[in-house]
Amino acid sequence: MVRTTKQRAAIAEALRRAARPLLPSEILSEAQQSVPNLNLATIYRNLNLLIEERLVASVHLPGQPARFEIAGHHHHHFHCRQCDKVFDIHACSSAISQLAPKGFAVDDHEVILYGRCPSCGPARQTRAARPRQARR
Amino acid sequence: MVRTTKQRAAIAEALRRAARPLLPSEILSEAQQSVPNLNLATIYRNLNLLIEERLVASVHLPGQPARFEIAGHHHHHFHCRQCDKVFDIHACSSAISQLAPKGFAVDDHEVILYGRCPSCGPARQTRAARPRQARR
DNA sequence: ATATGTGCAAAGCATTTGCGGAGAT
DNA sequence: ATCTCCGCAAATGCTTTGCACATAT
Repeated sequence: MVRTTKQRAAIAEALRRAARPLLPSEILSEAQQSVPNLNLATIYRNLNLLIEERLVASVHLPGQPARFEIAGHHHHHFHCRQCDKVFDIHACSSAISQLAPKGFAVDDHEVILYGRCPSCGPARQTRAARPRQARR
Repeated sequence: MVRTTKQRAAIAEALRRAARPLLPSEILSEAQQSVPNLNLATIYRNLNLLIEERLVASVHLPGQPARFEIAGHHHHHFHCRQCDKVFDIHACSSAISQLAPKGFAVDDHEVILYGRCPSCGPARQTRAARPRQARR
């Protein structure tokens, strides 16, 4: 039986407060304000629990560690190449599932948009070399 | 200056022969047939080189290690939940980039479809618990 | 000849797990 | 009292890196 612990509450609270998907390390520093000696392993364990309960969803971006957010309705993500933040896109074209050739049964899909977010503004063409995605 | 080595040739050859994105380990066993004591580190180093030259593209699927394929025209991927293989989808709706709210400048996008591939057939509803994506 | 590439082993990161003790029911 | 959960440290899996030697130019 699943118990209520202050750790789990703090983790869910951190996610609820955030307007965007968070890294485990971000959840850690956020939640540590209410549970000081909270551990990363506990974060991961609870994230997996919350995901199984479908309360939380994981957001995977190419070449990046997983982020996590409160599960809501179906939506997609926008990844800003400049500031590296991830934003929710609350729009979805149902035509997407029809891209598969016949014979393929599609039950879900995922869309990631890349570009620059409003606060990073339009791309400047006068840049020596665009800062490519950081290696880990 | 970039040199031509039999290792690099074997790696590119393995990718060229494959009709789908390959795991580094798959490239290894494939390429080891022409270069027996080929090393995984060499695979990774060359993949990164080939990616910089835009000859190879990496394919990242949520919760899975990266796969690699010969870079071609813009396309997307289908991930079979049953056999875990990844297939190329040579179709794309240009409407996708329009999903972003205004203020967001989209320069690229990625689409992943999930479901069952032709050889795995349609989902059976009489299954105790669907075999969820294997943990690593 | 010299710079680049390779193999091997070790290091790095993100994530998971074993274990003994703490806390929720 | 019992069973779940936590913190810590160690383990794991993928990927990168340091180093000494090999090889393409």
